[in-house]
Amino acid sequence: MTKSPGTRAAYHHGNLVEELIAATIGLIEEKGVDAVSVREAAKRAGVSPAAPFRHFANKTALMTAVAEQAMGRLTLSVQQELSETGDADPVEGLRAIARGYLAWALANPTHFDVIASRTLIDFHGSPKLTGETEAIRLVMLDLIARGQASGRIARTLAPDALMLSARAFIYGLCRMWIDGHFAEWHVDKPAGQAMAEAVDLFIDMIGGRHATGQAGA
Amino acid sequence: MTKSPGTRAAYHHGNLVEELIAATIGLIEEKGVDAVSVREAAKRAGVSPAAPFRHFANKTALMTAVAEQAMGRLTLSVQQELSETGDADPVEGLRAIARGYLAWALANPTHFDVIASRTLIDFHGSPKLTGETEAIRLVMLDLIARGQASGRIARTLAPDALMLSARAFIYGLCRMWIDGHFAEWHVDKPAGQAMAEAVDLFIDMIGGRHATGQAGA
DNA sequence: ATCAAATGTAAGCAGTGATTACATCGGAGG
DNA sequence: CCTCCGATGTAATCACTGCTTACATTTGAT
Repeated sequence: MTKSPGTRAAYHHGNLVEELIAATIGLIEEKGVDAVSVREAAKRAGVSPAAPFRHFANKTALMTAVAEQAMGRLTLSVQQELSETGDADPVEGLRAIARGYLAWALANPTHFDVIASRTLIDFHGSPKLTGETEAIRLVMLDLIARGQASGRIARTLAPDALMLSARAFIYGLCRMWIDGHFAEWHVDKPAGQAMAEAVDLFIDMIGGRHATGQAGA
Repeated sequence: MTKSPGTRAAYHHGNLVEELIAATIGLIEEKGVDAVSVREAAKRAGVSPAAPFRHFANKTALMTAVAEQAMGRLTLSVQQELSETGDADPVEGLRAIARGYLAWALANPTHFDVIASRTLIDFHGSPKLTGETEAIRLVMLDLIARGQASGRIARTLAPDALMLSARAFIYGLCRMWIDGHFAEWHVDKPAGQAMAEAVDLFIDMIGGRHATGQAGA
């Protein structure tokens, strides 16, 4: 059973931490987030069931590490979309954020699930997770403020309510997708397209692009 | 150990089904939806760990039964709010639905969690769950159609995209609350109030109440 | 009263997160 | 070079989970 000398790291693994995270990600991708078990991750890393607990206090800590990695890629996706658009027009900046967020969630549903969870991970205990969330929030607040200063966004919209609405909208859209709620709502076109249209509609509403002849009532 | 005769139903319980559902609800309310176990529900009903499986094929079936009960109350809340408002103004009808939905979710977060889950319950296998969801969807579609026919809602808004947006918005709002995402978004006022304001802002946007001077671009 | 179906129990399986006591390795000080 | 200690791994075990099988009891229709 013992590996021959020369084979790397027979007893001491070397970088179990990284390999456990990788194993967990693979597990999530294959069997879903609920099927993750510390034991299985350990087995995949070729290590005893108790070994992971040397590096992660509990399952939550392991999942939090996975979430931190994923969050890095999420913010990257958002920032990339934002830098491609430029932020000359604040409304288009908000649209870019929504698109980057949505695109990433669509491409990485299981990772999104992990990040969004508050039972699987210790979100508030992770400076990385709280920090990057706060960063996006501040960018959005700035865009809203600039949009209202320039008259591009109606000044009658309370910034904090607008903020919460936007956040709820995009989060709801992604969660509907990940939670599998689309079947019930008869989205006949490809989900990605339907979602993109919903995003555009919502952003356009913020941009005041839809008149009723009764505006300002 | 054996109950004296006269005490109701020593061996055969009588209505274990109802009591198991009740026990499960109690369990959810006390320790959260993740802490539910069939064994514990059985214990609370004063029955052996295997007994529940006579009435529910598996844990999912038990949770689905709980969801069906909860869904009944959710649609009731929506319909009640809707009937109080009347549906003379379609936009106000949509607002009423949003309010009824939100109010129920705020008052019954754990039940909402169960209904919204697609891993805990078998949503698509339950005619009651799919049926009541579809019913609400049809009411909303009708309100949108009437709103656009009367010019109360901008005809430039694609009905299906508007539908999806509204659904995503309200669902996202509720899930943010239930998933505990509010702390991260610095909602300084009571959450219920902030959510109500977000709902009003969103509905007002649908009603075209916010001019920018650039509308119709 | 009988007997089959409905409904309960007892025992046990495999898998889970987590803890404890012990084994082994690797690197710093003598 | 060697020793020793802390870091890292293992083995064994606990309480708990969903679920199954074999068996016991009760009930209601005939």
